[in-house]
Amino acid sequence: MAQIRETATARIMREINRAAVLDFIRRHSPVARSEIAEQLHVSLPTAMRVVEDLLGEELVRYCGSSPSTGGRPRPLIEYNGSAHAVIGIDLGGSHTFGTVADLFGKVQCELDVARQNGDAQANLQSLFEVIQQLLDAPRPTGQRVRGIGIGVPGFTLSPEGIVTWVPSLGWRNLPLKAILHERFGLPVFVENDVNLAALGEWGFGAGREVRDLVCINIGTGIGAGVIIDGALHRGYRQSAGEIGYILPGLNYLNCPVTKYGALESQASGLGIARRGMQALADLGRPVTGDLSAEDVFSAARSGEDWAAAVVAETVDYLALAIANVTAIFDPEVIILGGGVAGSADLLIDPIRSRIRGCTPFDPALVASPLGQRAAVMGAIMLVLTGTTESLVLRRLR
Amino acid sequence: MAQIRETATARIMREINRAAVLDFIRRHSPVARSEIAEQLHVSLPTAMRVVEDLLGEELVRYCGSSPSTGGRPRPLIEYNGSAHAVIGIDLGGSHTFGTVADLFGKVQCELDVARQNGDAQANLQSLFEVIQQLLDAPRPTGQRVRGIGIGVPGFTLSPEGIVTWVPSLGWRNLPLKAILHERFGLPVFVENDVNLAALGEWGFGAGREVRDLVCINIGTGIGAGVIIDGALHRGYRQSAGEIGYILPGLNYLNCPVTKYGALESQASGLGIARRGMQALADLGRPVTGDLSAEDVFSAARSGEDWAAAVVAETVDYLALAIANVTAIFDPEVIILGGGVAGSADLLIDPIRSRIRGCTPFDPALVASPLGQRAAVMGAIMLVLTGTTESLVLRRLR
DNA sequence: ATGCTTACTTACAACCAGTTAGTAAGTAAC
DNA sequence: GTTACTTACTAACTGGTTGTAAGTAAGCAT
Repeated sequence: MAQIRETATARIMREINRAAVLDFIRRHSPVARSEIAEQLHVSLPTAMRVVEDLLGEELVRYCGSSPSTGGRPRPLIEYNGSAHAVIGIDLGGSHTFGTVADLFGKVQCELDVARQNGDAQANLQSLFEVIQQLLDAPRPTGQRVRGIGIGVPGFTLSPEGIVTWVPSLGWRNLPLKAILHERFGLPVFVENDVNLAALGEWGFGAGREVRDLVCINIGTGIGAGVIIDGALHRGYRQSAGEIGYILPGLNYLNCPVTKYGALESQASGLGIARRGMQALADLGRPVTGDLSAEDVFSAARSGEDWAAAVVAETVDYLALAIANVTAIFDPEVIILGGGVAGSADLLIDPIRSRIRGCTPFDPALVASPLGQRAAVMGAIMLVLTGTTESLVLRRLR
Repeated sequence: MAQIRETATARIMREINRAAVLDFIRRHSPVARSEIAEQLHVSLPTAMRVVEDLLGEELVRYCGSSPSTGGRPRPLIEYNGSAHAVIGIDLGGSHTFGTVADLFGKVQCELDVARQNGDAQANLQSLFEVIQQLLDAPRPTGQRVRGIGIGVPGFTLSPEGIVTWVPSLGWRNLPLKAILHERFGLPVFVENDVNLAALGEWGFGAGREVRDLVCINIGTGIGAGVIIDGALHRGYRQSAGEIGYILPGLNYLNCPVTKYGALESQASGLGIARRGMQALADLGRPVTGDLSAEDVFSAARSGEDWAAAVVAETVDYLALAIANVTAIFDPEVIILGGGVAGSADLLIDPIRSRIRGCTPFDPALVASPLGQRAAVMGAIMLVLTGTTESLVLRRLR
């Protein structure tokens, strides 16, 4: 016997309106308060009161006036992103990428440390060190750190901040939020790295003006973050967006997956590299040592046939996955990110033309403008929205 | 410059709480008010006030008391579904299925009329007649009709009640809601039939205790309704859940679809029939006249090899689709409905075993308990929730 | 009857959004 | 420079909501 629909209180109502106003200012600043009231369909006093609060928190500030249109000119309000900093960490498979950025998403300090994955404790220790280093970096005077956002390549219980399982780091049921909060005394938010990248794209990247999006991340594996109504959709078992497990053909049905899903065994960075090596071996040119997906793409760029064929196959796999996402979900935009998306120029257009006509509507497919920084930008969004009640009002249409 | 996040007012807050309380009573009646307050985390006076309203609308009523636990016994409140009726219409490809049901989902009058599809105007006229017949059917004394819900096999703009495009009926940009409201003077709700079936399953069928579900409908074509947080997810272009367009293999990439999507050209009722006829032809036993999907299933039941093979193929296609839905959405439950789901006994278990191990988690797959009535049950949910503000409060987790 | 337990009622406080009327701060015309 | 006008903002108030807390009612046990 549990509730299915949520209930509301006056405080929640205020939080909802606060979030709406802040989000609006962030996306449209500088902007006048009367404009906010009009666009968000709230009364002017309400807009005034909320902005007053935000001014108090220094999340927004005055910035001059708009020229008069015949009457008293409107003071403009702008997002005061530079007054606050966020520590954003993206724990990749072999690297830890950390930044200090302000709430505009402007990166003030960047750290990319290779990590020889040790045991769980050693990896945690190395995370401590990275965070400490970032905290020690010089900041503009008066700028305060508002929180720490961490993206991990694995499963998390997000509001609780517990890392359920991250194979590459050896973390199982690690209460990371509590540990870091204890140590650094700051608000901490823990989230799956792919979800975090999706949030980043929604806040700062290709999904800024959008309610729903899917952000596909192609790196060692393949995963996607799903955003609905400006908030993550995590799924019943926290595994929505696990598109690496899409089956690209009936023949994949009887192969229980071990470590990697069917799609990602073919189209991920690892899959591309593997098929590249196979292609070379078939030509009687076996590779000694390692071949990377990057190598395959650059060989394709310089016109080598075997590589072009591997890329074409990759395009097929991704086109199928994107067509399926479109058919099932119909998001406003689909964003291609992750390491392999660095070669988006070789992928996007071919994928588009492969899909054309196969789905009711052609998907809006774009390459991630944020690239490697998507996840740390997501950390900013987490900190920004995470300080408020975690509720979203959804209008049905 | 548009808003992305919605704003709230006191009235909306009340509507949200009203909907939550009504939904709770509907699912758990009879129930005491103090229990409602406790379970929904609202104060007792709030629960009292909301229930008072609902009593006034006769949506709930008193029904005795629970035995005392030492103090004053609790009067129990129950859902008063039998006091109100809803006209639910499912406009199928060749039949119009209409019901009068009460808010419990108890069908009081059922009408299934074959329709020789004429022009748009004739089809509309025939709809008028069905509705009038249903309205004229005898009802329990005091029972009032609260609204009309219509499911159409095509695209709709739901809140506006405009039918964008329904090929089988020849309707294009038809303001059905306005037309029916004008004629019958009742609240009217228009929705895609598959979405309506999903709502029905959520309210009365296999998705009663669930926040997220996908309801797959296999009939002439294949489509799915997607429910997130107890409300339909329609997608940016109103085409979420169009899983008939899922690509079941790379070889489908270069075939622009005409009328049917790739998956549904194979696994829908029509696709099954077509493959059945092909199988027989290959055996040198060409069919004169028509073969239906039903025929294929019954042949499979009586042990004919060709039919078993066709069914096995169908299982493969559906298993792939369901695996992909699971990977992308991770719904709490996936429901198989529509005409072909009448043969769910031949499908569900084989699909389950084909998927096993291919996705991070095995999907919870069930056959529709509502069958043909799913859509008209959805009409009830539309009328029930449609009288309130169309907003849902979504808690993030 | 008395006391106890539980359910409910009432009154009130706190909070929030909307309305309305008034004030402030500009521009434009004369 | 004065006046009229326009626009932006403020303040006070209304209406609606939830929550708290104290008091009342209803049944049960002794």
